[in-house]
Amino acid sequence: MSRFYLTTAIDYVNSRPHLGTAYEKITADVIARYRRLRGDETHFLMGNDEHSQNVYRRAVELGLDPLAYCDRMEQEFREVWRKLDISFDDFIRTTEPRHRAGVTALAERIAKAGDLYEGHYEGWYCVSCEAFKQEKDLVDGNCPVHLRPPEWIREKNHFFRLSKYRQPLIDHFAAHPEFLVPDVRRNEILRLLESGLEDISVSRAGQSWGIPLPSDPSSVVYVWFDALINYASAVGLGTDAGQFARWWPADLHVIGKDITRFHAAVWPAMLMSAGVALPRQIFGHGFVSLKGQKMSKSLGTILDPVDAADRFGADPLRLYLVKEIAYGADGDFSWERFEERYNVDLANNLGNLVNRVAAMTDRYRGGRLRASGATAGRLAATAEAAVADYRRSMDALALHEGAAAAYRIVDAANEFIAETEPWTLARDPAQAGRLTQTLYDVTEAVRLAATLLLPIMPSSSAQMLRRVGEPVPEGLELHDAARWRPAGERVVAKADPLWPRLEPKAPPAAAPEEPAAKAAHSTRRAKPMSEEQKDQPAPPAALPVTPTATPAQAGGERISIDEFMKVELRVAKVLAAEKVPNSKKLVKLQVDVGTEQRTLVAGIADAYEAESLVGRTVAVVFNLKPAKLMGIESNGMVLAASPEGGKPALVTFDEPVPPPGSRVR
RNA sequence: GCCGGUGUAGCUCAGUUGGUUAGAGCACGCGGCUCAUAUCCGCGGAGUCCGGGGUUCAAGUCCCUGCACCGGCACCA
Repeated sequence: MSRFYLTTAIDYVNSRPHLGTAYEKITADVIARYRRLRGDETHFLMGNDEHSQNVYRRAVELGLDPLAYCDRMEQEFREVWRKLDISFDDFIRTTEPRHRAGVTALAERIAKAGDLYEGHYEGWYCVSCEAFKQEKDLVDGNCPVHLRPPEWIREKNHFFRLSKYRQPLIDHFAAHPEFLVPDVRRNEILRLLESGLEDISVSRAGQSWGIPLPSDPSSVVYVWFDALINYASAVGLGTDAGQFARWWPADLHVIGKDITRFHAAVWPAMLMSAGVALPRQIFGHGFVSLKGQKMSKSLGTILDPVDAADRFGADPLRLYLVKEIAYGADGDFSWERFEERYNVDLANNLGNLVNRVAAMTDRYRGGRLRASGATAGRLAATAEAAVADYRRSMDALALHEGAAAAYRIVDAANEFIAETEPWTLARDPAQAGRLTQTLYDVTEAVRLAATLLLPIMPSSSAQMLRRVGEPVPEGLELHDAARWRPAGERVVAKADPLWPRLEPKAPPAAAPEEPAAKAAHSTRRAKPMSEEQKDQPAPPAALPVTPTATPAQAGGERISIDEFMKVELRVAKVLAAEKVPNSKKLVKLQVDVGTEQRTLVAGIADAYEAESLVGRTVAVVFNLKPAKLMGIESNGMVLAASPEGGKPALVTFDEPVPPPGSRVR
């Protein structure tokens, strides 16, 4: 059995994890779960990076012992990871003894190789930045970033001979093209290597918060040098040779693109110096922005992933992040887009598929299927091809393509239902066998799709599998599970929709501050009332995008009277009406709304003859954005009741009929 | 200033090692179905792949160049 050891970057504990941090963990978790599904013995490491001066200062500010502060943050982080269903096998903190032992061991080896030397550094040092500043960078003698005076520091420093490893690194990159992916990152580092490497300082003098440098306990190991070593110390470097031999080298470091040079240049050089094997691969993922804006604490453009998980469950968020963002590239999150994908991918396609096959199986076969394996038509072939694509993509870390491959099965199953028309088969007793097989084939497609989606949506995929009567067995393995099974017996469970459609809650209230620049997207449905609508008029700096105020729960949320009053309903008199040519149910109306005449288009032709409408008094939405229907611009909307499956019925008024222009409310 | 990114359908984006009529989802229009969460299926319209050079039998894809937009040089994924 092959082993797979993967890690994510360890996180600073200055603040709670946000969507960007969660993105990294979620995608790494998908990889980890995929490897387990493949049958690899997998070790997935995460952790917290605690030896930072910022952490120390933050703790002091709060009047806490730094370690106590870190303890508290650890609980917060773990809670977030739990909610997001992150299945790490180990969680390391850099304040743990095992890490200290690892750092000590590695530093000693590097020192022994002659790659640590003592030097001095002096200059302006900004404590907040934890970095030295050039004289020219100062503004009025202050740190340009923190607007506070830096300190002049002359300190003894220990340097690592990074420059010595320039050529070995170049050679390594040449010999192992897969060492750093995607290619953009690799090219970046190659350019860096070509331009030369300078030795780097690896210690800080006069600080207590950190791990003492073995050769000079008056200094502590610089936080970056310290942090990188977690990957090795977590699996026993310096504490457990057996375990270390078992897991090292790591197969994959998943990191953010901003820290590639530390991982792809500094870290391998450190390992080379110490004579330790290099990790096999480093993946530098992109960043997730929020509505096109970089997430920033100071701008308040932070999205709390727990929020999204609390509202819809972790799985929809996971699917969105994995499927909608090309892994390696930057991506964007917005609530509109999230809700769109939720409705399309989950409610309409996958969820509805599970639901319809369950309903049909229940109705036609009492929930039981016994299939002999006669046919599956193209469905089986499509599914198996998708499985192959999925594996190829997932192996190559193209997670978004893996998700897309799984969805090809979902699409094929919906098409298959349309082609085979089980409801037609059900009317002909001679087709009984075919019907059973057809339904079975669909459940089989669901089983395969859900199996492939297990790494991405662990809990809902397991639920889908239960519904099609194939609960996840212990130690499920892909090579066996992802094979099409032409025959079998299963009990299918009818149940509530897994993902109820998110219906809009507010009317499309003609947001007047929107200069209609976004084109005439007139949807029949109203847009959900989401955060950014509330945001828009406010000054950009002060608005937390974190949607805490009005959680958009699925279901009937009530609106305020103010919200309702945004909709201007008016009495209108129909002056002229004609059926729109080539349309089935559209009528073009000329109406008097009191202040003016309007042209609007209504979908009521199957209930009303155009001529019969002339002279009638109707209710219209006056302040609706214009929309084009069949080439005609409609400036408003006629109110009508739309009974289930029936024809629309116009809203009418009691006598005496009010004059056009009267407000309705 | 330094570094980097992006520019492909109305919108959001895919486009593997350059290789047939450039794709998806959403939106829009038309049609079909009724098992299903008003869901699903089919068809359709619409792109100077930012501009200009170049390499090549062949370029959205490689090279040069111009333009536009954006980001980082705080913390951070």
